[in-house]
Amino acid sequence: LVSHPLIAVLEKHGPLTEEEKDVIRQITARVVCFEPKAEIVAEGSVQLESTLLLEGMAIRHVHLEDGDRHISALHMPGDFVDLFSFLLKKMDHGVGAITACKVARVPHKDLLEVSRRFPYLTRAFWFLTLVEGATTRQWLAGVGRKSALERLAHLFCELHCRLQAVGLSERTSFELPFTQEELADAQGLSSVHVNRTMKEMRADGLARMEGKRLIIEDLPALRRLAEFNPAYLHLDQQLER
Amino acid sequence: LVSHPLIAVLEKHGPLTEEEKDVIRQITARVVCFEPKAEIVAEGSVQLESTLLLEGMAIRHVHLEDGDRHISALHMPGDFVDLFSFLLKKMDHGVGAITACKVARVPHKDLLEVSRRFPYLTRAFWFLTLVEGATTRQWLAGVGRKSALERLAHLFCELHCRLQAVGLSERTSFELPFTQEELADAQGLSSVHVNRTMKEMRADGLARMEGKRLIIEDLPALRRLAEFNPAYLHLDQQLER
DNA sequence: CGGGGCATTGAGTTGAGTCAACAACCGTGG
DNA sequence: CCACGGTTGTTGACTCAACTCAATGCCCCG
Repeated sequence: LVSHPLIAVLEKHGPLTEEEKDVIRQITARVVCFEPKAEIVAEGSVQLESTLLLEGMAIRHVHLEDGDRHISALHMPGDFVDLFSFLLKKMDHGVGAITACKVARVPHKDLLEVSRRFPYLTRAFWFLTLVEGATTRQWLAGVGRKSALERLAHLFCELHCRLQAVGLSERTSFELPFTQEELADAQGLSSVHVNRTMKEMRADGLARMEGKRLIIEDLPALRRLAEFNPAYLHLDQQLER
Repeated sequence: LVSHPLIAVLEKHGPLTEEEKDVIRQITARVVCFEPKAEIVAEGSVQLESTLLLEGMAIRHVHLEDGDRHISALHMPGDFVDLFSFLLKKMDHGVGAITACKVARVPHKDLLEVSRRFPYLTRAFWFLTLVEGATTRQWLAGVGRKSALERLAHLFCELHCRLQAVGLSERTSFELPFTQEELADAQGLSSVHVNRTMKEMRADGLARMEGKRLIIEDLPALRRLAEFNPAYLHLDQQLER
């Protein structure tokens, strides 16, 4: 059997029973594909299902009234990009595909059923939303209190860690399909300033782009600069049964 | 029987059974008091219980390596200030009392028991953490993309709504026990700039402080300026059984 | 080979920060 | 009852990180 991204993610936090794995396979059976730049979930829409990203990268974003955009999360395979819509229903943000994406659509009524019959899975899903919350808090502290260089360094460290956890990063480089404008909207910067900051990073021998790939030249220095501590990602936190 | 803040909050989202209310009363029975400025939960500590705020106001904050502080949430009675520690265990932020606070300490093993036996309560607690996540995203978008004036206006609108929901705000004023420095640390500003911005708000006839109370002079204008839409607080979202 | 995104760079502007002084307020203790 | 010291709020002067506008270069794809 082919490995399932969500099962893989959850098993990092504790073993699943065969029954639980079956349930996950069942509720994620309906797969949909999207072109790059397609809107996967529309801002403001009321959802009846949640979306699990299986392949590709996506962003969570809002458009402000003055035309500005803000990106509140970057997503990769294994991420349940709008799990919270199970309980919150109305999307306060939209989700857009960056690269070509394959997703599974999970009906909320299936999640409701799971939450009634599988307490451990419920806690595990809750846990996933909490990790995302912790990540948002990290971003908030960064945008509020750190320089552009530190923020970008932190973001790269975070992506490096998260991608590594799902087997999508080499030791010193990974696919980074975002434009400078997208990085800017994620970190509350202008695209011009992201550009200058990347130049500085290159000059300092920290990291540089090579096509759509980020090459990390000096990971320890990058982490030091960013004050990066991967604890908030809770990558190997074990959950109680 | 005296009303219970958590039961009151949860009943806004759907009725509870007598059994569920009893359980909530039981698990929140252990009450502790704190002086103003006391540390309720230490940053970096590993928790074995979660904290429900019963009376007073508190903040969630981190200290960065360079001595800066960042505040990621403001809390009021009825808030489960570190519910996420039930699953994440290690506190990425500390929680500090602003005014005198009364809290209930809820052992994680009780929450675990609840999550096994009361699926609806589990979803309700999960929901509370999701609303907090949505609030953090709002702050993130604000800090990243809005001016100091807009951010403060938004914060005041948010507090006004949330306090009103727990019966702690008048129509046009409410207790605001935070210092300008605390507001600054919450919004990624300097305390000097908060001061100047409050002056501007006063001059524009939007709002002003009177002692430790914020007087809102023109709520519609304040909301318009902030682009405030209370939907993200999900104050009257109903939950399915 | 031509056009549409992106990335890059320069020039000039500005919102917010820093530093520093001072004023107002408040609780405490003599 | 008032003098004192600590905390918070207020204001001015100066600085700077990041923004905006605008031009140009680059590269991929049809």
